Amino acid sequence: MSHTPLARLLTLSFRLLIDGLHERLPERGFPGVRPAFGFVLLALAGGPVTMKDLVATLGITKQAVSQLVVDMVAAGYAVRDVHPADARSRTVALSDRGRELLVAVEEIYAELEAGWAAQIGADRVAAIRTDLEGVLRAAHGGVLPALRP
Amino acid sequence: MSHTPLARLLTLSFRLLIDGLHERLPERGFPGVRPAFGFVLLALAGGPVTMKDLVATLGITKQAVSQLVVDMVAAGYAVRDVHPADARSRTVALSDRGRELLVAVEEIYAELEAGWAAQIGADRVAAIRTDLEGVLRAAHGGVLPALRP
DNA sequence: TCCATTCGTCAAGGTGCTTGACGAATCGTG
DNA sequence: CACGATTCGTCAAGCACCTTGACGAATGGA
Repeated sequence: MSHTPLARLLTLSFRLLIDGLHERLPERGFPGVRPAFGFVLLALAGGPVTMKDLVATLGITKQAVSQLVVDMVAAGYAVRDVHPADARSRTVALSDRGRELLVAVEEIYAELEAGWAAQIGADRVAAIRTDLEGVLRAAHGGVLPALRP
Repeated sequence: MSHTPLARLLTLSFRLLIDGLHERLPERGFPGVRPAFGFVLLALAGGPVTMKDLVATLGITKQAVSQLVVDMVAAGYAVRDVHPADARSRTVALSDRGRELLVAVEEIYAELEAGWAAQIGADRVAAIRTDLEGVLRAAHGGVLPALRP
């Protein structure tokens, strides 16, 4: 009967993670990391990528991605170069500092998730992951973009 | 393993619900309903409330609440009056149209949730609800505000 | 060659929140 | 029963994050 809307639980949980992350990052020597950097960071984890690819991965407009990358470069976490084979294109990659940030982010996520597991059990956390993935895959095709459906 | 960040799954799921809701509302005769109205609507479901209470319930600044209420009144979904016993205070309530909207929102949420249940099972949906509630209660005291922790 | 397309950026706007500052009403203390 | 301190709400400005529109530069296909 708790009738708490699912949407409310989902945002609150999301915020719990994000706030926990951005509370710990400055403490560990990573100031100036804006929340929106997060998914870009993960999208760059696999190596250099073109803006075009980044746009497709993130699922937001190229203008938004462009601005995010500008800010991440300014903050020292990313590097942007002209594509060697196409002067229109740009390659975006993590800087050394960006890679350090990525490591820190993954550590913190792991810690937060461990906190959840301590509260409700690791199996439950895994179940949430599995179930939400199932819903999302069903709603789209595969698990689509990092931000926008 | 699947290593999909939990935060990503949570936002995507949230957006899936919210987008589904705001796609159906105009179709059912409720145009001009902004996403941010949602939680205010639910906060007003129990009857008239003062701005102060609304602020406490929503967990965002009084200025933000004030603006939201202005817009909801302008959209015809809420009514605001001077408090009978305290001229500084305001009471906010749903208009008739607001109550209709509330019914529609709850119907749509139920439909969307039923869709999830069809995909992953009603027990799984209930489990997600229970588990997330557990995490949130543990992190704060009770399940805190609708928006901000 | 040259026109259509692609890639990215500049500019402006909108939503949802924030902080700061304030006027009006009420309360608590002397 | 003042009167300073507090409370309630709003106005104004600003920031984060996203959008649409328009464009210059580079590429590629006929």
